[in-house]
Amino acid sequence: MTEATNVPSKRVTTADVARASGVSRATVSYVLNDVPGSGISQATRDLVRETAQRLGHVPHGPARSLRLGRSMIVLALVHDYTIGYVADHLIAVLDKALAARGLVLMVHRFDEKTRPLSELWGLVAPDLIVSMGGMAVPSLPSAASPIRLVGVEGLFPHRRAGAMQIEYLHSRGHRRIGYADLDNPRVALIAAERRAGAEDARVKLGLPPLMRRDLLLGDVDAAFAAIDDWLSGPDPITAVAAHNDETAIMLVSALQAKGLRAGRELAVIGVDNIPLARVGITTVEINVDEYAEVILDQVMRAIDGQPDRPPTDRDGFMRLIVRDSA
Amino acid sequence: MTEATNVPSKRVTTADVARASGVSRATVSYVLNDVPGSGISQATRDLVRETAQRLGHVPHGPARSLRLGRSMIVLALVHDYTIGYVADHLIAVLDKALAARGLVLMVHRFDEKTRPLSELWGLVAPDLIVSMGGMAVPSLPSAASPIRLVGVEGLFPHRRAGAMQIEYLHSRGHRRIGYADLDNPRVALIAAERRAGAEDARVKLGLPPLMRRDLLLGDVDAAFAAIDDWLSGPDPITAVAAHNDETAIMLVSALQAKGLRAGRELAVIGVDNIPLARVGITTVEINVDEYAEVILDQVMRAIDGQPDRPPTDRDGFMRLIVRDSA
DNA sequence: TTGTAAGCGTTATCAT
DNA sequence: ATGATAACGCTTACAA
Repeated sequence: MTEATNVPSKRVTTADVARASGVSRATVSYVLNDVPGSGISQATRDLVRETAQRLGHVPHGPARSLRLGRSMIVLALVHDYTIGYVADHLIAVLDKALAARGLVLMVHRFDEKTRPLSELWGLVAPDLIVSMGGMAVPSLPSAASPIRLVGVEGLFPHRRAGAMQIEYLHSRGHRRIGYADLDNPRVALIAAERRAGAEDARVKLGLPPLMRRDLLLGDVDAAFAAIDDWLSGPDPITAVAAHNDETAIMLVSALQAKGLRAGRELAVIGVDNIPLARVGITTVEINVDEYAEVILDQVMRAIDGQPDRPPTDRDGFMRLIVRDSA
Repeated sequence: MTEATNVPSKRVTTADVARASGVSRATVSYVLNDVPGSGISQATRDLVRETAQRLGHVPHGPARSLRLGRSMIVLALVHDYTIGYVADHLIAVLDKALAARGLVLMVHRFDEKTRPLSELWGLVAPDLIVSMGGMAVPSLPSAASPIRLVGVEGLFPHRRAGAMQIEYLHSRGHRRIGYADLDNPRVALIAAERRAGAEDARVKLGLPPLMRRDLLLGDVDAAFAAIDDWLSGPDPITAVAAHNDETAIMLVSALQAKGLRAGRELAVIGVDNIPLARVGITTVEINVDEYAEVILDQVMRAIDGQPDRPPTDRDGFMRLIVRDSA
C-alpha cells in the first residue's frame, strides 16, 4: 500500500485551528463558543473564525458531550413512524422549542426485539427521553442514571375522547351503538383508553353494551363482516364509534361499497380530525397546539430538573367536528 | 443549602466498577466488551459483570465515540413524520439490519428554519447520513468531513410510477386524463418525478395534455372544484391519476359526496397501496421489501466505504393493483 | 492473566 | 488578552 486515498479525511480539530491561526486551543474555544466573559480582541476573533471556516472545522459532538456531561440530545422513542400528523406536529413543536435552548430532538423506532433497551444506552446518551405514540414508558438504564424521562401518553385524555364519541351519538338519538376497535398492538395503550372512555359513557347513559369489533386497517373483508354483524340480527345498531379517523374512513368506504351511506343507514364517528377526515367524517378533533403546549411544559420541566406537573384534565384538548358521517 | 438532593446521581464509570471489584479499568473494559483475544479468567469475568450490574453501570456513548472515532449512529433526515407506511417499513428494515452491525438508526426532522444544518453537526456526529422522504441531499458539514452520505430518493423510480398510471388508464380506453398533484412542498421532489413520468407516458402515447390540478390534502372544496373543472366543459376527462393513494381517496370521497362514483363517471388511480387503499382504490403498489433491500445495500456500501452502486431501474419495485376506482 | 498509560476533542480553571 | 493544563469516560497497545 502506498498512500491510502479512499480513507475518510482526518477530522479538523480546534487544535488544528489554533495552530493554523497561531493562538491556543483555549482561545479558539472561547471564540467559537462566544464565551461572554473572556475578552478576546476583535482581530483574534476574526482570525480564528476565518481559519476555522477555511480549514472546515466542525465541532465534535461526542467530545463536547463528554466534557460537558450533557449531550444536548432529547430522544423520542416511538413504536413506528405511522404516527400520523398529530404526533408529527407534536415533534415539530417540540424540536423548535428545544432548538431555542440548544437541544436537538431525535426519534428512534424502538423495538425490543431489534435491540434491547440496555444496548441503546451504550450508543446514545440523551439528556432526556420522551416516550411517544402509545409506548409504555421504558425503564431507565439504571437507578443511578442521570437521564430524565417523560411519558407523553399519560398527558392526553384519550379516555375523554372515547366518552365524547358516545355522548355525541347518544345526543343524536342513537341507543344501540357499535365500537370499531383497531387491532394493532402498537396502539394498544391508546386504544384501551379510548375504549374505556366509550364504556364509561355508555354505562353512565344507561345504554346497552357496545357491540365491539376488532378491525385491521386495510382488512376490508373484516370491515364488511363487522358491518353485516352490526346491521343484521334482531337488534341492529344505528351508530358506530371508531378508534380513529382512518378506521372510520374504512368503514364509510365499506358501507358505500355495499350501497349504504354513512350518516343514514349507519352513523360513524372517528377521532383525530386528520386532513382526510374532511371528506365527511364526523370526529373528535384533537387540538394539537394545546396538546403540544402541555407536553412542551412537561419536557421543559424535566430538563430543568423540576418535578412533574400533575396532568391537567382539560377538555379544551378536544372538540367535536360534525360532518356527514354522523 | 445542605445536601443537594434533587441533583441527578453521578454517573457510574468503568473506573467505579474496577475499583469496586478490585481490578483495573482495562480488565473491566475487556470483560464488558467481550474482547476475544484477551484471556480473562471466568471468575474475574463473573465478578466484573456482577459488580457492573450491581452498581448500575451503563457505558457512556460519547466517551466511546470519542475514543473510537465512530459514533455508531446513522442519522436519517426527514421533512416530517407523516411519512406513511412505506418509509416506516424502510426504517424498520434499515434499523434491524444496522443493529446486526452494532449501529443505531435515529431520525431527525430537519428544518433549516428551526436549526441550520451546520449547527446540527456540532450536536450529533453520525457515521452516516441518510436523506429520506423526498428530501434533497443536504450538504456535508465540510469537505473534510468523515461523514458519509446516502440519498434515498434517487433510488426509487418514481418516474416509472407516474408513467404506469397513465399507461394503465390508456389501456382501459381513457384518452382525456387529468392529473391530481399534491400541493405540499415536503413532497415536491417526489411529486415532480411522478408528474414527469406521467407526462413521459402521455407524450409517448400521443395523448392530449394532462389536465393538472393541485390539491391540498383535506381541502375538500378544492377537490370539488377540480372535479367540476375536469367534468365540465366541451371535452371532459374520463380518468385522473393522483399523486398518491391519499389524494385518490380524497377524490373518490368527493365524487361520492357529489353523487358520482369512482370507476364509473370518473376513473381514479393512486400510488403506494397504503392499507386504506384496499377500500377500492386502483393503485400502483410499491414493493417496500424490494425497495428496502436496495436502500440497505446502498447504506451498507456507504458504511463500508465502498463507492455507490448505480441505481438499478427495476420495474419489480412496482405492481399494478386493480380495484374498483379505475 | 492482569495492570499501566496514552490519547480521542472539547471546555474550564488557573496563571501569565 | 491569551496560554498551559487538567479533566470528562473509554479503549488498547504494551508492559508486567
